[in-house]
Amino acid sequence: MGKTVWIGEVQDGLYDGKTVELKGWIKRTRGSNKMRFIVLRDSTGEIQCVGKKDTIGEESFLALKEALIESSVILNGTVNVDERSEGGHELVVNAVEIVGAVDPERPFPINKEALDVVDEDGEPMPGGSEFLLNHRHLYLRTSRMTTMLKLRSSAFGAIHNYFRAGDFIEYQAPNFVAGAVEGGSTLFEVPYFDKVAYLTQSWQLYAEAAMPALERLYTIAPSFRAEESRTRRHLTEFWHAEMEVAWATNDEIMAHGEGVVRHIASTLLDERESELTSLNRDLDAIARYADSPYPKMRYDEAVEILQSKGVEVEWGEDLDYSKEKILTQDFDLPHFLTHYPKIAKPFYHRVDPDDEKYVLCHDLLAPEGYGEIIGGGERTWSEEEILRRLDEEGTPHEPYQFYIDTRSYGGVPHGGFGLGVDRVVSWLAGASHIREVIPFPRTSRRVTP
RNA sequence: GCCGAUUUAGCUUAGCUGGUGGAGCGUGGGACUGUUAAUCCCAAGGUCGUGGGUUCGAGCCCCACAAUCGGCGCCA
Repeated sequence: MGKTVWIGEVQDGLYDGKTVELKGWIKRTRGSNKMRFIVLRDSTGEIQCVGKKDTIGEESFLALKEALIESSVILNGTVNVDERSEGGHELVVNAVEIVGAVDPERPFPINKEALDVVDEDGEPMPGGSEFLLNHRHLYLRTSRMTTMLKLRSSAFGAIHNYFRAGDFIEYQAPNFVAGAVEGGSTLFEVPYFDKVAYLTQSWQLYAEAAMPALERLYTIAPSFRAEESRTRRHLTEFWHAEMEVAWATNDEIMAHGEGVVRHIASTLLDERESELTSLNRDLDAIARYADSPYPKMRYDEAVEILQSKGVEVEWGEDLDYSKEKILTQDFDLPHFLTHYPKIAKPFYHRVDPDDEKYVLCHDLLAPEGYGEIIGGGERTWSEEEILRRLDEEGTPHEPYQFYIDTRSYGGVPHGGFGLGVDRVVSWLAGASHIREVIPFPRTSRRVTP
């Protein structure tokens, strides 16, 4: 029971005048007592199918009439080129088989009204209502969500392609861990037999352990952060593309960050132009993200710019989202922010040998208000400096003993970054909320369905 | 952790000064031979989030709780 004909191919004109069997789901129906119009969808597109009572007979016509939205069906018919049909093609049905009928007592609950969700300012928030979030398992098959999932797939593919083309080795770290990566972040605590473990916040520490073995490594994996962040940019479970390179400088790592983001943008243009267009995305902007080099700015410059705009900001404080937003509102490209003050960053960031007030790090800030999409830099690599910085922070050594050990045996300069894949897809898709680009979003107040 | 808001039929919502809760979509029935989330007629469908309180009387006023949404901090 396979499937050989796809609606997308029919709409591309591959089957004009031919008899085909279409398998799919009913998106909507309309018609009279003599003919029915069925809009059939599958994963590749939609097509209008016409069933005439004279041609298909009483029984099949009744079946078509009774088939409710989201029933699965197999329709046999002839493909006609017809301008009256959306997409330019139409199936003239001559046989009908209902595979999975929908019970009229429980019709498909998502309708046009349910899809029109707006926020407090009247801005569209697709999929944002309690009802749609509760029915996420059914919302997945709406055209907007399908489009987002296709963009997401292309972005994941682009990341793998970028790193593999650069001879990186894909490497997996454990998700149960004993200690934190991010200094102030909260960890999800989970019972682990008679012990306590945590869900990983990052692959980084375990990647650094493998750095002397593989030298160039990367992953795409979920990371977990128990922050009660209620914003359009946060998930408690998000997909993290991380990389680590031996012997690399901050500039080299930034070049990879820029490279992978540009490659994601160009891949979306190559593979998903029609999806981007259907989302009303500005293709010129995506092309700019794919083709133009990303400007770099030191933290001090950013602070000066903010101060010149009248924003109160003290040297040494981390730049929060409200300040990032002011800084990036004039940008038409992602910008790197480099050389943050040491006091704003955790122990594993390498102190700048040229000026001990700073660390050799970078953040990549996306334009259009999407915020930080990459955080990275050189790592503290000598054993002596690691111990000193842990003590400065008051962080205990025990959970990091394996990490300290890696420095004792041939430590070398190295670094890497973490990229928020969902954030990048959200930005490039122009999504109104990060949950738009992940099938089952996990946020501080929702783990279901 | 902090601030703000919402909760009325399966969905989206109206509901005046506190005085018998209306509609659209969907569903069921009927009409219609080219519709574009068709159109027209009819019907069923409501413990108004939960629990208290005030009142002759509460969807509406008061209190508590819950769920959810939006924003901030923090981050990717």
